[in-house]
Amino acid sequence: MKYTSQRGTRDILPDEAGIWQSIEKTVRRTFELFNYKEIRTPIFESTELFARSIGSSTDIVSKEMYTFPDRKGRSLTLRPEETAPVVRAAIEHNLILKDNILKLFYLGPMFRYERPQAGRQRQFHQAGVEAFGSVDPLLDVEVILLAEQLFDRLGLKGLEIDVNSVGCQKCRPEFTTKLKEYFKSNIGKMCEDCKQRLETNPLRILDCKEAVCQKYIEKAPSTRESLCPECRIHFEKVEEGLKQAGIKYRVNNRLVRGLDYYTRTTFEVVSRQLGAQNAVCGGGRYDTLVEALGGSSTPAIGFAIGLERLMEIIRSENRYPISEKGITLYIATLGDEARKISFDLLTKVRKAGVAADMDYAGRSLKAQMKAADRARARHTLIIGENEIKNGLYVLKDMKTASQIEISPEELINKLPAL
RNA sequence: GCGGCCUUGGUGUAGAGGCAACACAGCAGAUUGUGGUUCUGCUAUCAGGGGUUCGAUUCCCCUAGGCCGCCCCA
Repeated sequence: MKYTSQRGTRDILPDEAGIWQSIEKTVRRTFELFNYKEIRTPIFESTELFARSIGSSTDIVSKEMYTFPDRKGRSLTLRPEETAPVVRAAIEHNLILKDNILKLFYLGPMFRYERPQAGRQRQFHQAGVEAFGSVDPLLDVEVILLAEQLFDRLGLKGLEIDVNSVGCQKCRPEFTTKLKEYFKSNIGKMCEDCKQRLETNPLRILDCKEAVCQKYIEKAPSTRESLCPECRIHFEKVEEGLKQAGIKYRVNNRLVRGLDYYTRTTFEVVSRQLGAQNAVCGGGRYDTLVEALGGSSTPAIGFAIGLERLMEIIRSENRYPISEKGITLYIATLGDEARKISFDLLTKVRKAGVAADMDYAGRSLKAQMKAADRARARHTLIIGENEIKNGLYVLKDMKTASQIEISPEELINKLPAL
């Protein structure tokens, strides 16, 4: 085949599109239930926006972005995530008002240049929320609760929620220094990745799965003990709120997210049904990002859900809702005269808001009946020479196979009842 | 960026160094104008390129793609 979809991208075919629509509907409805409003931003932004917000040493920015110069030589990037564009838009259009809470949600494709594998594509879809303007721990709880409820509404069971705090601008640098000092003496014996991480992102060492590194990680200072009083209190209140809301969660001190902008609360929803890429949802607080991107100092929190991964869980649970949308009327014709009449009638039927179709291939009646069946038509109208002569067409109920004679006027009148 | 496995009609598979088989789907037909059952027929340069060989779809190499893992993330 000469032309195929590009590596890591896939077509959503008609059979699957219905499932996407129904999931998108549930996602929108749930977000709106929590008073979040939709925002749609362009699919590409200036490269700098992502480099500044996500962090230039992160994997996303250093090796996974679809970056290209446009015809005027500007460096553009296909969005690898949506928090930065939403923040940019909120600042640009003055959506963030003093002493006001702004709640936004989005849904759409994201792009990362990675090697495809289970649960990972180069173009994938995310749905997420961003809430601006409050440091209230209860808002952290709401956001986590929103994610939990969404999964619940989608009927997903057995998901696990991991929560952690990565501290703030005050305590995180201290913690990082502490970590660096702790690992310094043993780093020679640890894995190559960790040697790198010691310089670029020491926090990530805590997340390493290498056995050689594990024994050193175990005794490493934990994020929790290193939080400043404000961050510790914030985290305690988040936990309190989660318990009160009846959310089952797990404190995971090794949960360190790969984007630089996170502060304090971070969380992840993981599924055992997925392969190595088991996070369906990831998010956290980012109290310094708005200011860093040129807005007034505004705290914020959000999350993103991977829709393909979500779909994968639904598939693994065999809960794929099969949409069986059929049409109401199929018109089968015999002869040119009948085809002309049929086309006019078809137009009238559709104008009346009834889904209908006819044959355009000049096929036999038998073949047309087959087509009607495949289109899951509830009724088939047969127009042939006899019918034209009598002015009465044959209307067949495809389920009961019973037929009646009907005039075109009667048919139009009866349409709503079909 | 690194590693492993894989790549046969529209789909799912079988096959073997020398006529590519089966199922399903699709289309056409089984005496006059009726679908979902049955029967018959039709539909593949075996991912692309190169090599070994009298001969390769089958063996070897390269490329591309898929799947899975590492890294990382949704």
